[in-house]
Amino acid sequence: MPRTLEIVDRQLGERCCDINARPTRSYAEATKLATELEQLANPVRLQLLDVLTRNEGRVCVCDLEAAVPVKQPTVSHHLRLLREAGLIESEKVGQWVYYRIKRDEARALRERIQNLLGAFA
Amino acid sequence: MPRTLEIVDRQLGERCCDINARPTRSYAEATKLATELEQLANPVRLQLLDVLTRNEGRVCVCDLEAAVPVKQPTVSHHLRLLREAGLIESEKVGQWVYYRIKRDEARALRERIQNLLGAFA
DNA sequence: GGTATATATTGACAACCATCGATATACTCG
DNA sequence: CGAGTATATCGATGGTTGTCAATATATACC
Repeated sequence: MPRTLEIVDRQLGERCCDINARPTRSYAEATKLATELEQLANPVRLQLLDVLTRNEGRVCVCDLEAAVPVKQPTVSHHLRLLREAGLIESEKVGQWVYYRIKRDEARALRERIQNLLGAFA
Repeated sequence: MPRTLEIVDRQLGERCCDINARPTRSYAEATKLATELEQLANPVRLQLLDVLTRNEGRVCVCDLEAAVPVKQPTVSHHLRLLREAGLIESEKVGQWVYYRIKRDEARALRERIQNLLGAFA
């Protein structure tokens, strides 16, 4: 229930801080959400997720490499971050490694972020 | 329209990369979205937005200071980032500065991010 | 003017992040 | 085994970010 302040009515010299506003989320919760946003907040990772989402099944690293404008070690680095975030998984087949998106995890993350965004707007 | 790869049918020694997967978003678009996610991806900024969203009208800096576990210069720093991102605005009244959320901008940002998230999950 | 308060800015520092060349590891084929 | 390929890891580097003490700026009141 938002309140509207009546600032003009306040006497000069009073304290301004009369609403005692507190966040509804603890700092720990805010930190967790911020971490999840950071996991997405990189153009290479967004493009990798884009490709993996649109290619049902498995995509090999060399395809992913071709899809983004950075070199192979950097692709490996971002794939590792996404794997550690639980958003993708990999499987080795012969000399290749195929990645695939974990749809359930991705959907759950999307929903957490959408919840967050719903809180302000 | 996602495709399922038939990896088991491929002869060993063939190239793995036969799908020529391309992202649907340009690197520039991905960068823009990543930037917007980064603007949110910080616990202090999330808490500040939380308070500002829940207090219709204006909230003074000292209230915001009380709501987050960092010192005054750091609060000022994050308020500046949010202001530069176009998500909040401020107004000086006497010796105090009141901040308020820009609901239209916040809603537009939310919608852009939700569009993005819809793309994978 | 002088003192007090609210907020912003500056400057320094540590931590973190993205990138890449070089190298390591693991696999395939001959 | 040796040569070639795919991917991961290491190590270095440059850039960015978060934080705070100190200081500056603006305002209010006496």
